[in-house]
Amino acid sequence: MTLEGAVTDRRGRLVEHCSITKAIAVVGARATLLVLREAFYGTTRFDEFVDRTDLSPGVAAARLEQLVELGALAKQPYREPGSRPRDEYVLTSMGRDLFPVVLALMRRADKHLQPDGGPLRIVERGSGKPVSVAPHTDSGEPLDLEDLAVVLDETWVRP
Amino acid sequence: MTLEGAVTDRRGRLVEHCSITKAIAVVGARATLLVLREAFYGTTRFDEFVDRTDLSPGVAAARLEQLVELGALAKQPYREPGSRPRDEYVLTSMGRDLFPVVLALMRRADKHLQPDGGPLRIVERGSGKPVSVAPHTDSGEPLDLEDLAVVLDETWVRP
DNA sequence: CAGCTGACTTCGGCGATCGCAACTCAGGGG
DNA sequence: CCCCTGAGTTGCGATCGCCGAAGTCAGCTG
Repeated sequence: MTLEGAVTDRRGRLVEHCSITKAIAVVGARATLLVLREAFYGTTRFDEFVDRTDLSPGVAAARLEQLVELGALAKQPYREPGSRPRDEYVLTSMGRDLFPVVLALMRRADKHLQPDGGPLRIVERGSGKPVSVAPHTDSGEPLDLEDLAVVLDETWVRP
Repeated sequence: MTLEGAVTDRRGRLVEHCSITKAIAVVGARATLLVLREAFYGTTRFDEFVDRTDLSPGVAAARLEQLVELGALAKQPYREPGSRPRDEYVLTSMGRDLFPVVLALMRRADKHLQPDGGPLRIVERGSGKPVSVAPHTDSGEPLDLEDLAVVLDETWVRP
């Protein structure tokens, strides 16, 4: 990857508005990613989140609420027969957009941190073929790191 | 995404060996992702990392060292004329494998957290076309969340 | 050889996050 | 009517990661 234009001197305003910095505000907490993992696995109810993530109820509640505020999860009322109404937590389309992040982390850990692969694998339904995640153009051609460039958006050159 | 087999009851051993859990040990720290962002942008020297990430020298040193231990960065000695020998930090191939994670975070933040897009954009060199990151099979076909399944690896069914 | 500079390292403190445990609150069962 | 259970909430202490400032140390500069 190469830098183009006057990008190399990028203190101040640029670092404050960096997308990574903002993304970290969301996934910076350990628990957030665990909750998201379970949401993608299909978990929707509070106690299932608690059991399957091994988080304490307090932390789970805080992260679920934060993800609801962010718009990644939505609360939907449901009622089990013989129980009072509760809310379950379902992924929104904005939440589903986080899937590449979670998948990229899993794939990377599978490759370099887990000697024999993890207990769970994500595959193509039906064929069972493994799934990976990689950069590509909007038209679908795969891209290598060497094919990429970082450019400064024109609207940011002048305040 | 759907779950297949006896995956729904996955307390204990399974959560401990989850790839996400291991990945969080790496990128769980805010500073690690900022350092990686700069490494992908081409930064190699200590003070450049400090300036461009706005991290304190102590934190930058700790994260750089951790990434070296993990094998994502490698120290390479260099010597500016009129200075003593120093080390610079360059991405290894294992480190480059983290690029989808960083790119996925940037894309997601660009889409949902930055109203007008961030100051820096990653594009295809030459064409200038935008780059995204999405799941696909090893043979290259793009996949939707609905095309995916989570399966339990056979080697984990019996201890 | 005395001071200066660049490249880190070390130290003290602070705020966020986490785990544990206890508490609440509503509905169902006996 | 009392206890049980499921779904959280609250409080507290411990830990983690971060920041700012000060300290260190090697080589150049005068």
